[in-house]
Amino acid sequence: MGLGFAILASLVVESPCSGYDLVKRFDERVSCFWAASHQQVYRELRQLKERDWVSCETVIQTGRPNKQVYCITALGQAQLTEWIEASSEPTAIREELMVKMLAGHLVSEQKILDELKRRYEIHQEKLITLKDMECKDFPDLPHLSLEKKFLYLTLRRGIRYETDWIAWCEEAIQLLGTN
Amino acid sequence: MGLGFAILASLVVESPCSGYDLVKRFDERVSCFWAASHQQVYRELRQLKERDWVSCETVIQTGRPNKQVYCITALGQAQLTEWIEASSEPTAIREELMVKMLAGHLVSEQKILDELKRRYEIHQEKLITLKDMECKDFPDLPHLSLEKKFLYLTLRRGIRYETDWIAWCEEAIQLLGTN
DNA sequence: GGTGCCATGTAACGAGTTACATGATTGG
DNA sequence: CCAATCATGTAACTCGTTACATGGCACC
Repeated sequence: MGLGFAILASLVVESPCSGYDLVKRFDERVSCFWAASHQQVYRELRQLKERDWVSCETVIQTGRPNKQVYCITALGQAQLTEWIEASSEPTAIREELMVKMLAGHLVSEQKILDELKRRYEIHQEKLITLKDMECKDFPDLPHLSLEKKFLYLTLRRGIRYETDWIAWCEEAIQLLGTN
Repeated sequence: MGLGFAILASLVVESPCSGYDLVKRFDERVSCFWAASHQQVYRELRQLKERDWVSCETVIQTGRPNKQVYCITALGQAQLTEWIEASSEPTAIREELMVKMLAGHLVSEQKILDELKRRYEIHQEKLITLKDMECKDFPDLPHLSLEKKFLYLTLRRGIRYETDWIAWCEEAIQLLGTN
């Protein structure tokens, strides 16, 4: 139900919206800690609806397809609250690149170095977009509402995560580069 | 096939071993970037066997159950090498705690702070065991073999990851604690 | 006599990925 | 005219989790 709760949380903090909008939100804001494909989101919405944790209304549109607008129910919010109050264990990490490093001596060192540089670039770019969001969305740090503080902290987590990856890439490139 | 390749990598860098041993290895060394349950490992071994990426021999033991000792085949090693040479995207993160933070205002601030302190402790403990491994297994940093360098870097990734979490927890506790 | 380690599995279910599928509108 | 955006889904498959299952040996 992880994704289910992520959807509920998104419906609570932002306005009711369609599956399509949820996918976009996830791509933009949530994806740094919970990514989801549109197929997953639609399936999850169906299940949430069956449990009456969300309600849904069809909005007729002209010039574009109709949409189903979802809204969290009182039951859904109660379930979400209960879930938040329970404690959660750290997520198991699944890092393909680390598995590759384990047996890195099987391929040429240059290939590994190239891959590390590629990863370095990817995390740099991601970091830039996150830092942009930090500047734009949280210009006045000392005076944040509680809701905003929580949002800010999730962004900080993302920023730290990317920064950390960049630092590791540098360390790795340096260690492997100097024989 | 992520887990499959992780198993192959483990069979390459360490000696051939049983499913049971693999599970232990994963718990001890690999789990900081790829966790796996024994059920998963046994199922994956069966599939690797079917593809002839590993071979297996029954070792008769006295006083304890017999075991199946698995060994990577030439085909398996070729597949592993090919996989390592391909580039890999950053893993999608799935952080339950961040989802909870998103809608954190639904529960009492004290509950969130308690949870953050709990997480802080967990990552502290994990960090200590990783740092111990760093001291014990890599005492002579400047003179590591290539294989050891790679192993060291995966450990560094784990150490950084835990350190980063700790720093974020501190930041979060500070921001939420001071109203 | 109970706990924990060694050693291996099956079965059912839940979650995530990949591929396929449709169809209108807007902007270059 | 082509690509992108809006909008929603189904189907098949793989991967991960939870529960169930067995059975001997060593140690306290």
